[in-house]
Amino acid sequence: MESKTAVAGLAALAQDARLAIFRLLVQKGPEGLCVGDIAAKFGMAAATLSFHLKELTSAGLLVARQEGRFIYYAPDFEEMNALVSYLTENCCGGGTCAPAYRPVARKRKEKVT
Amino acid sequence: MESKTAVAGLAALAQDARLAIFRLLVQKGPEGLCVGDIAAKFGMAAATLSFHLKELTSAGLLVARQEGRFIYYAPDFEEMNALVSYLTENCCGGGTCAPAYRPVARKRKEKVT
DNA sequence: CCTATATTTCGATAATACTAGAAATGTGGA
DNA sequence: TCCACATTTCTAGTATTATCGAAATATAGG
Repeated sequence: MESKTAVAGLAALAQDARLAIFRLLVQKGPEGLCVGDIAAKFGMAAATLSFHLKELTSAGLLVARQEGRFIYYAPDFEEMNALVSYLTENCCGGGTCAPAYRPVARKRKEKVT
Repeated sequence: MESKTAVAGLAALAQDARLAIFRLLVQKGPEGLCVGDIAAKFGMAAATLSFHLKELTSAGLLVARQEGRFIYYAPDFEEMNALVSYLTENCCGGGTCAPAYRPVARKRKEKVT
């Protein structure tokens, strides 16, 4: 993943409403939820929700699928995986940071003598 | 980690200049770099760099330490780890997303080869 | 075709973020 | 103390983002 893509993904998630939306959809899994149901869950204006869904979708984190009159949004797990991988590889000191974290030198306070 | 903290961290990284700064500092490790060296690397105005460092620091992703007339910034790897963990746990469907994800290896001894 | 429902786009406004010059602060050395 | 240097804060201009009512578009069913 390129850094520009990563920035786009991070920006998409870096907002209360959008992070909440994305988390909800992750819980729902690949089937996702239709816009109306998401709106009901958060009680935001339809236009606002549509704006956020568009942000998440153009960042590649959501995929939309039409089903009758409804449009279902679901996470693109592969893209999210790529984003997390980017972070562990580029922002965590080469894997030393994340899950398999090695108890290396914790930062310690300067001793004032 | 709470979602508000996560949003702050994501927002801090969701910007070209800041992501670049953070990646550079991750490469440099716990020693970090002083502001002048970072400025030299990117050629941005001192005030602009200071603004970005403040953003990253108040999101908890950087720590500053004074050394003589210089101020060194280094990543807070623990905080970054917490952020990545938040994402894998809340935004990746509990492992559905990150295939290479190994469930919490607590305090594993480093094999010295 | 007409109507009801679902969702998006338009347009306007308010809020927040980015950039950088200039001034201020902090630090060490002469 | 005074100076030189490193960094931050102040201030302002510009740009981007968030919100939402209203209008437009799409879809299904009669």
